[in-house]
Amino acid sequence: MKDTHDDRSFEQDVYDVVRAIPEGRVTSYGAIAKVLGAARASRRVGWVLNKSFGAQPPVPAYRVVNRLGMLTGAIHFPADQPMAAQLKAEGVVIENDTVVDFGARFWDPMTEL
DNA sequence: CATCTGACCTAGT
DNA sequence: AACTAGGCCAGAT
Repeated sequence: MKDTHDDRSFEQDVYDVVRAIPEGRVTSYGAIAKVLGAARASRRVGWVLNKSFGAQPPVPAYRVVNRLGMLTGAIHFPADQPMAAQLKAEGVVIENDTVVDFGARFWDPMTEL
């Protein structure tokens, strides 16, 4: 018996947190990793999100940016649904691949969830 | 099969 | 305060 408990849980957990992000708000990989209890596993979060495109229900991965508010993951988004465009559609101002007023737009899953 | 890379972050020097 | 190194874990070469 293969116990795939950890990977499975982590994956589902990331999806759950990302789906909990309100419209017009953004969060960071580190914040997600931290709320999951793996503050240094932020890389894994990115890997999971990369797989999240085919997930059901859809995961708003475009609301996740790095700690500096930069859209580092934009390059991995499909051309039909650019990261910046979706954020702008929710009222988030993007300039030079960076979220403007990131401090106010930041949504901390650990504090607010 | 060994090595490196990658949607990053924290901690130590 | 700036820089280096380490961590996390799976996929790709």
